[in-house]
Amino acid sequence: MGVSLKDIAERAGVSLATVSNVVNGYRPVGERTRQRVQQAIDELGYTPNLGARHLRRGRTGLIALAIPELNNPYFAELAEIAIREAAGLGYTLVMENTAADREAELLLLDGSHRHTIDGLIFSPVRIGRDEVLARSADTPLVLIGEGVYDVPHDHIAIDNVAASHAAIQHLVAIGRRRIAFIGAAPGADRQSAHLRMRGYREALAAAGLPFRPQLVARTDEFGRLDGRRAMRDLLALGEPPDAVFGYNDLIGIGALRALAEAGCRVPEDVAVIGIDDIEEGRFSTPTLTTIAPDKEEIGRLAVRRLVARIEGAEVAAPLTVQTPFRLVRRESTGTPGA
Amino acid sequence: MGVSLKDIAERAGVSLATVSNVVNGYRPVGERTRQRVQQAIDELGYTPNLGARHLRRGRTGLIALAIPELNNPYFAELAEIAIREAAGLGYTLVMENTAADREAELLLLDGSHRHTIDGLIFSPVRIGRDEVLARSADTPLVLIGEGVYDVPHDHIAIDNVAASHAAIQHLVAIGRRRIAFIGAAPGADRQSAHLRMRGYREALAAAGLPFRPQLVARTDEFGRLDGRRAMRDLLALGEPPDAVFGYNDLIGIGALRALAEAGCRVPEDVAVIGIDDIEEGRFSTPTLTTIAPDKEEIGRLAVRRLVARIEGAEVAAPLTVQTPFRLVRRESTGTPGA
DNA sequence: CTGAAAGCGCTAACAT
DNA sequence: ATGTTAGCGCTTTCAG
Repeated sequence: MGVSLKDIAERAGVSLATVSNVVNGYRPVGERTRQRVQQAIDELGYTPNLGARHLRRGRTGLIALAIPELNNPYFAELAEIAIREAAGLGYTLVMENTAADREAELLLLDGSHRHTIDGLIFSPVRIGRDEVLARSADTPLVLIGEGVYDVPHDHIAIDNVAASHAAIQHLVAIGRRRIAFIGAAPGADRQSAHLRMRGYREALAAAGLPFRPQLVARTDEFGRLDGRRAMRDLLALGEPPDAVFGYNDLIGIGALRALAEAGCRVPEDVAVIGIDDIEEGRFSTPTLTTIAPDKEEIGRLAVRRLVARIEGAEVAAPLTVQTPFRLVRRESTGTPGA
Repeated sequence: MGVSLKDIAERAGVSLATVSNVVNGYRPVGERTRQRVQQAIDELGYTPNLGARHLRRGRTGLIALAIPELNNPYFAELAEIAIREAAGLGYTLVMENTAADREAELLLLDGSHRHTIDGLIFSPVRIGRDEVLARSADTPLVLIGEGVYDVPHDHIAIDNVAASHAAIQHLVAIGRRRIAFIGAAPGADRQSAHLRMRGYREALAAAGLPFRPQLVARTDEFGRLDGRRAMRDLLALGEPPDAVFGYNDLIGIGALRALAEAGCRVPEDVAVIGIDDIEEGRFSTPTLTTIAPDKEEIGRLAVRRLVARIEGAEVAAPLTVQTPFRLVRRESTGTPGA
């Protein structure tokens, strides 16, 4: 194995504790001693064995980010931010893909990783409040995204109802009347889909537009493929929609593709809007109007709060933070500018 | 802290070693004893502390996947595969984003993570053969992607020259004569860019077409934005190209966007091809023809070889594996089918 | 300011 | 088939 504290201690003629203190700076060390130790460290090329340190401290230095789809650029972008923030705080972030699988989510929640990770940032989609409350693990948990509220954990998300409300409002503002929603979820699945659905209905009502069940498309997954398939079905309707609100940008992209294949003009025939503001939507043809959550804020805040909990800030009560979002107008709804 | 081996041993009235053997199965354990131990484990809800195990074994159970762009869907897709494979082999995979930064790559190579990870899968873009040879770390290293050859490490990549050759050949086959290349890299950077450039030149020569320097566009990065910018420049040429080969799909997507903005028809005016086969290219308008590497093969093989090294298969000589690729025809070069 | 020693939880000799 | 024990490398009392 590599160079250990002991090697340094021998070389510098001091005790283990002193070397440890030079490395960690917990206690003051005499200047002369420190120099001797530092020299030994440099000469031998010592780096601390984090595993041993963590064993001793009872922590691993690892935090996990559990997301339902690694393939969704939204999460990839979020992960990149979180990894950077974690690294800055001295933690390594590992990604866990739940693949939106209920069993996987339960396993994660119940601390199958008890000794592996110090804390968990979790974007649940298949489990609800009760499961979170019933959780036995005692590692800190920060929830992100949507779907689970009123639990004793920090929670960071946009206001889904308000976000989809804003999306529909925009479609109404540009004169659309038959507005479809792609990405409804069956039963108790995907709370966020229900919330976005609620915003959809509320905004329709607020605009005095009727709610038409045939304009709501369920999907099993939430990718490009699902968006395309659903859009095709909607186009087959006797009276197709004149606008589509996608549960997320990937669904919006899929819808754009179906529209292109069907020879429909966007936004003239059908306007399209999504949520997430993934980079892809800035380069699609047409570019995709979207509701942009503040990913930077979500990713950083989630990591910071988690680390605060891990390091013992038990004092503050769990916080629910609603991060801001904004409408980004692009070609798919007839952008005014570029 | 949680339940430890010792707790189980006491509860079951056996020794530590016996519990360890029940858990790990290294040595046979009597049926009656095993049952008692198992019961204690179940009752107390014991899970092994991996950190301690790894400290003892001198391994951490972590492997790292170091890539230049987490944001590139190609790497996200690759990572998903690698994570799955690693999990199946009992390893946790952590992602390291070098951001194509030379310092970051050198740091990684020299084992700043010595005690943190058991091995490294590395996609270098800014360092070359000499740096790899000079590496002091002794953890196993598997190289993926391109750029560094003839080093004593396992290496998994497609044949870049052949791949870009195939791309150009396709463009020639559909009748293009003024074929541009976007994504050339300056100096010694991005070996893969040089290799793809070589394939480009070779294929031009083989087709009896002249090499025109003005049709080669350098980019600093390799994203959608760079593709768009370069394409704009190419369109401003007196005689613009009738086809474009992008260093990767993201560049291709960016080029598509620039062409759409300029009102050019694809593929009639300009055909476009990329490399990577990211899902995005199956949904863009038009869909993007591409050279598809076998990501599944690359990801799985890289993990398997690395784990084999970690677990002591020092015997076999380092292997360079060239994984297959294939041409996927889509609308951007005038697909025959759908 | 520095040192000695205990022990985090586990595995692997070495015993029996 | 099972038990005993010595550490893996580190941090942290407790003593000087």
